[in-house]
Amino acid sequence: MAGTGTRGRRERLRAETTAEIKSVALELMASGGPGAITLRAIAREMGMTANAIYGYFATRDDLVTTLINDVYTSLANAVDAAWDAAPAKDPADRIRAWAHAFRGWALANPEGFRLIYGDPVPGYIAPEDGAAPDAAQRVCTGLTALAAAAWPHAEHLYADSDFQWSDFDAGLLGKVRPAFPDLPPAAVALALRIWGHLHGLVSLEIYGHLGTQTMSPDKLFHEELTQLVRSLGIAPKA
Amino acid sequence: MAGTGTRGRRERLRAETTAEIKSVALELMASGGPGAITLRAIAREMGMTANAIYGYFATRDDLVTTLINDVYTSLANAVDAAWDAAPAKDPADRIRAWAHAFRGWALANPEGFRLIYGDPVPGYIAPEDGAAPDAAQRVCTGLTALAAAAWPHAEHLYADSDFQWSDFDAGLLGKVRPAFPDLPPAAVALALRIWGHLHGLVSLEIYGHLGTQTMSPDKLFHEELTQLVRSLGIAPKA
DNA sequence: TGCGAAAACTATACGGCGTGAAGTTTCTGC
DNA sequence: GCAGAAACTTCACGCCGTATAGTTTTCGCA
Repeated sequence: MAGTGTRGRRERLRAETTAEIKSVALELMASGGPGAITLRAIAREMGMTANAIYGYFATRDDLVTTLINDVYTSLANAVDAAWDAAPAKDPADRIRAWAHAFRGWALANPEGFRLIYGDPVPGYIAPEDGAAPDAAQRVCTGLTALAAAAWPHAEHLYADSDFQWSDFDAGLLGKVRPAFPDLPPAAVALALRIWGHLHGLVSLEIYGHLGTQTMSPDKLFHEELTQLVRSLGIAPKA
Repeated sequence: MAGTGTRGRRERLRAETTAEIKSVALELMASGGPGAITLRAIAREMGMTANAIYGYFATRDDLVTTLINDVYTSLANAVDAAWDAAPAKDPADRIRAWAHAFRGWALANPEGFRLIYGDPVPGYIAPEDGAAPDAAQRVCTGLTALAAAAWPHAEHLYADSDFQWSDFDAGLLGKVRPAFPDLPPAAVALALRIWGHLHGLVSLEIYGHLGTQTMSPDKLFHEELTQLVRSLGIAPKA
C-alpha cells in the first residue's frame, strides 16, 4: 500500500515538473516569441541546470513538439467549442462563430499561432504524427462540417469541378466521410479553400503585414465573413 | 585620372564582395532555411573570418534586412511582370496570371517566402522603412489594379459595406488613388481580401500544412482562381 | 616616389546556445 | 538496511553573434 503511494508520489512529482517546464516555456514564448524557448532559459527560470530538462524531454525539439501539440489542441478545442455553442439551425451563424473563434484565438495567442503555422525554432522539423496532426485534422474536420452546412446552397458552384477522393488525405477522409456520408470530394476542397482564406487574413494580421496596409483588420475580417457567407449562397443575417 | 580609376577599383571590389556575401547567404538559406544564415557559415564559405563581414554589414540583422529587401523586390518584380505580360483586355486572365506568378514564385523560392512572411531569424525585428515595405506596397498596388480590373463586375457585392479611406494606410493610398481615381475604399478592401485568400493557400502549402490534407494543391489553387474570377462576376474562360 | 591615413581583414575573447558523458545525491522498493 | 534507479549537477565541446584590438594592404596626396 505504502509502496504504491510512494511510487505515485514520484510519478506525481515528475508530472508536475513536466507541466512546469511546459508552462515556463509557454511564458517565455509569450514574452519573447518562439525563439525565446531555450533549455537554458527554462532551467534558469526554474532554478535548475539546463541538462536536468533532458530527464523530461529527450531533446529541445521534443519539447517544442509537445508545446505544439498542446497549443494546436487548444486551438482545435476553441473552434470546436464555438461551433458547438452556435445554433445548429443557422449555418451562417455557425460559420461566423467558427471563424471568429479562429481569429480570436490567434489574436489572443499570437505566439502560439506562430508556433503552429510559422517557423517555430530554426532547424526544427515537425514529426509526422502525434497530437498536432490530430488537432490539424480536427480543425479540418470542423471546416468540413462548415462546408457541409453550406453545401446545399453552394453545390452548384462546383458543378464543373473534378475533385476525386484520391485528391485528399486518407486520414482526413477517414474522419470526414463517415460523419458526412453524402458529401462529395468537392466539398472538402471548399473546406480547404475556406481554411486558406481565413488563415491568410489572420496570418497576415498576426505577422504584421496587414497592419501596414489597413487600420481596420477587424472590419476587413468582418467583410470577409459577410462575403464568405454570401458566396456560399446563405442569406446574410440582417 | 589614375586616382579615380583606383578609387573605382576599390569600390568595385567592395560591391563585388557585398554581392558575394548576399549570394552566399541566399544559397545557405535555400539549402538550410533562414536559420542557416550565419555570419560564420558565410565567412567559411568565402574563406574569410566572420568578423570581416562586419565591414560590409553592421550586424547580422542588417544583412537579413538587405536580403529581405532583395527577395521582396524580386517577388514584386515577378508579379508585376506577369501582370504586364497578360493581355489587358481580359481581366480574368490577368488575375490568373498574377496569382499564378505569386504562387509560382513562392514555390520556386520557398525559403524566400518564409523570409518575407514568416519569422526569419529569432529576435529579428524588421525596420519600418526601406525596400521591403516599398515592395510590399508594390504588391498591394498590383492587387488593387487587380481589384480595379474586376470592380465594374464586383461593385454590387459591396453595396452595403462601409469602408472609408481612413481605414487604409496613407502610404498605400498615395500610390493607389492617383492610379485609380474612380476607385472607392471598398475596392481596396477587396484587394486586401484577395491578397489574404491567395496568401493563405500559398502559405499553408509552403509551410506544409496543406500537403498533409490534400495531394493536389495545384488543383485546389486552380479551383480557387476559378471561384475567385467567378465571385468577381467575370465570366470564367471556357 | 614616398608617406600618412584609411580601409580590409585577422586574432582573441565573452557570453549564450544545444547536447553528450560522467559523477553525485536522493529516493524507492524489497 | 541496502541495491538500484531516478534526478540532478558538473564539465566539456562546438556552434552562434559580436565587441575590441591589432595587422596588413591599399590609396591619395605632397
